[in-house]
Amino acid sequence: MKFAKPFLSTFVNKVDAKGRVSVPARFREILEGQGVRAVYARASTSGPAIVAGGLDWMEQQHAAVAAHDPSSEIHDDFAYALLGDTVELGVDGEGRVGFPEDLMRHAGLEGQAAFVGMGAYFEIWEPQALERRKVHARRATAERRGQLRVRPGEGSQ
Amino acid sequence: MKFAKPFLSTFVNKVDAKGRVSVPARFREILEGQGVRAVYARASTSGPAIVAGGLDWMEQQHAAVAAHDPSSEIHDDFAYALLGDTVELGVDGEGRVGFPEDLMRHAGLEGQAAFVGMGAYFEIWEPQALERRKVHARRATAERRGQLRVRPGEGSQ
DNA sequence: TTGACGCCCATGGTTTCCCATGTTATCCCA
DNA sequence: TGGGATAACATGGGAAACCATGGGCGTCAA
Repeated sequence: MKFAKPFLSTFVNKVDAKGRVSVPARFREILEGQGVRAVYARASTSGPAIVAGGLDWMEQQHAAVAAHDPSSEIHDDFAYALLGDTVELGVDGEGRVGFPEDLMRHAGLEGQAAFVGMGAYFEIWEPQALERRKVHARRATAERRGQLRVRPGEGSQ
Repeated sequence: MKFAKPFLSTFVNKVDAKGRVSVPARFREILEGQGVRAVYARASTSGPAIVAGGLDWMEQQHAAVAAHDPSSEIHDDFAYALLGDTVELGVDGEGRVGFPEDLMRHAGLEGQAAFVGMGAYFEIWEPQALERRKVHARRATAERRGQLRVRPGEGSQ
């Protein structure tokens, strides 16, 4: 099976007066490789950010819902949270999308938006909030690296 | 096999003086892709909502009934509940439907109706009741994040 | 008649589409 | 290797299309 190219790096773009933001060209390439000129997005459940991805990601979400018995409560919970809160955003001819007002508010977006690649999907943050989150992440990662070194022979790096 | 485009997002529309509601354009597209300009609807068995879908969903419901021995009680139970209570609603030239009085009452609809996509079908709620249901769903989903992973090793969010 | 329903047109707000501009990165050739 | 030409990309703004909504006018039945 083929590995899809992962979303990488961080790009900071402007939010214009109409609420539009350019999707980084590198991300667009990946999205279009999945067959549609669209971005699927919803609020993150773990922080002030928008979680987004392409068709592949969306189908994973859909599959996670469809994997459960339709009459079970967990099916409905997943459906409301993963499908009911996800929006499909069209990408215009210049590669821009417009996020709904409630998502912008959730992420605290104003003049700028930071796109950060997370592999199979990506997130959109208010740039300073993302930087704070990253500081924490680097520290946590450094600490765990120390723990990994406890077992010699298994390269970590 | 390919995924049919799922019903996604939540749209809140007005119920006008004549009891008409616009079906979200995105939903209409999917419905028309299934060949008919009609919506099939019945009361939800798990909450104050209307469950609705297009031809594909209707055929699934039919199949669920037909899968059982016609002489069995469960067959009749399913038939009464899934087929006998389902109505076919015509969509007018502007994309609106009118729900029967008993369905409106079941869902507590008054001035507004929230359409929430559930993948293969969708539901119609009184907006505030849906929001309450979603709050619960998001919490339950966040707690079970691990189960969202379709393939191990791939981040999910 | 009265009221429910289907069909049609009007309207306003929003979104999408399309073209123009500036800036940066990349390429190519002397 | 310098430096201009070229392409790629982010950004701005106006025009057109879409969509939700409101209302009018017949038709049919109670």
